[in-house]
Amino acid sequence: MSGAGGLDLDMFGELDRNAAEPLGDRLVSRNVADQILDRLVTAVALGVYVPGQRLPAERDLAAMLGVSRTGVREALHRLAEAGYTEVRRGRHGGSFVLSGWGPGSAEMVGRHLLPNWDRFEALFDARRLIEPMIARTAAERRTKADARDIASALAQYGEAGDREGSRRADELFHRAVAAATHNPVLVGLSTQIRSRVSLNLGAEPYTARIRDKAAHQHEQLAGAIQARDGELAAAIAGEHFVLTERMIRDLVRRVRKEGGQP
Amino acid sequence: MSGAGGLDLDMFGELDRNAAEPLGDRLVSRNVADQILDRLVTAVALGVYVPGQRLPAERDLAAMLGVSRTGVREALHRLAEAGYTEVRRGRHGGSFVLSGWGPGSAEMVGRHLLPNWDRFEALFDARRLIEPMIARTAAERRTKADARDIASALAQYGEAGDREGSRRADELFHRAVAAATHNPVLVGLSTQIRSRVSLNLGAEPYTARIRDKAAHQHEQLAGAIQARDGELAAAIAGEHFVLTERMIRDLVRRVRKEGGQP
DNA sequence: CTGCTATGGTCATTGGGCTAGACCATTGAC
DNA sequence: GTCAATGGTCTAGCCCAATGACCATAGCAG
Repeated sequence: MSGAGGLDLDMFGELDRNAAEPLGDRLVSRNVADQILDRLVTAVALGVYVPGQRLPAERDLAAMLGVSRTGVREALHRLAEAGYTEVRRGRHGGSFVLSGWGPGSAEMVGRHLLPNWDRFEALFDARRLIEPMIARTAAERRTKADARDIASALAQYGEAGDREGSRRADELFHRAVAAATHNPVLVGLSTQIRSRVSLNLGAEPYTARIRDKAAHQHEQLAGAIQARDGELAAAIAGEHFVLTERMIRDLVRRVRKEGGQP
Repeated sequence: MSGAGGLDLDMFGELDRNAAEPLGDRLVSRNVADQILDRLVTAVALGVYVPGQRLPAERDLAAMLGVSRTGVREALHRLAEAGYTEVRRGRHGGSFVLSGWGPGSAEMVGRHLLPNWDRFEALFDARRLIEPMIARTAAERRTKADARDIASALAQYGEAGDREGSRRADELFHRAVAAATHNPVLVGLSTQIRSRVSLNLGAEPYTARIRDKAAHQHEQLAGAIQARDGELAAAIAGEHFVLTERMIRDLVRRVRKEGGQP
């Protein structure tokens, strides 16, 4: 979208554009509102804004994004209609992230996951391959500062009590790991993979047991990176993402059974 | 840009968007002409259209891309102004790819490579990590049909006599390898990495000796994939991309010396 | 209770970018 | 010489989005 330099693993972006045609599909002009909505959903999905939190005011968002209030309004309303947020008026009003918009409800799964499930398969598969590589590279290249950042993120994960805090800490941790590769392309790739996996999904399924297991894996991963053990880091990262992937698969299977979707 | 499902490793796209800010930079609405130009440059850079070849007619391009002729015209003109093509009028006219727009001239290097050289560094680095992973995966997953495709691409590489033919065959070969992973995300990622590396550069430096070496590596890589030897395939792919990367580095170093750029 | 203020809600106007289509100009093939 | 395919140009119109003003609402401070 922009003109900076990156890597867009947009789940509904342009993956298969170059894959087949010489010049790709027809151009589809993306609405301003679409783009804003995409960013908002991503931000919410990544836990930048947690349930109960207020998004920036319409006028502020418009200024931040260099866009008119009109577009921001439409995006915010679509966000609310999609069930992510609730809009309150009056002083100290605004768009507030709703709790329980996650995968808890079968509705979200049936609406976003079951269609283009094959895309998610491909995405999971790619993540299973890419993230270990990033972990290995991080272990090989990490500096002392990187190790500190990772340890700090790990500590925040430990302190986080609730689900939202965990999600934020999770994002922080994995971002710190990716940052240790000192390669902005990889950082962007990792971020986008994570955001796309949680996108349209809210968050990965969450139970206390899973949280503990993930926390344990995070510690192991941090330790491997600390020890500059690339192979170990890759192995742990592989396990870690297989774990979360399996959770999502289980969730989808349950919903499929209940909902009766073929 | 589109709405399909992918991965955009745009060299000047949105790599560092998610990397820092909560909601990213300001939205920059991309011109229709910009987007078309981007695709055209990519296509030319990838060798979809080789020097001397004619691009589709304006009206055809407009129809193909689902866009008005106006936008296509602007993009084609910018493409010509940038020195990639030449526009001829009259019957059997059109936009013709110029020869010698590649990295042969120091002008292209100084104009595109030296600025944001650090971005290229990151891109090379990412490629060196990602492509071997793709090669390994391809070796592990390839079917008989994949093996046939790869062998066929290899044969075309052998038949290709000139530089342009080699470039096309190279693209074909690496695409066939990526396709053997059976993961559209990886195919798109690989394609984009390759296109971005050759983008703004035209092609990777080319000499007969280099061509032979690359051809030899292609054969080795195809053999490893044939034998389902993932580790070997990864190692060969690593060597291969290090080779081409070093060539580009040498080129830039030469131009730097001559041009006197710091 | 009474303002004040920050926020969303709405509207009319304006401008720009893009589309659609017609028509002209040019050139090579036959 | 004729014709057809192509680029070159122009115009009318549409739709999106920006702009800016104003209204409605709700909490907070006094």
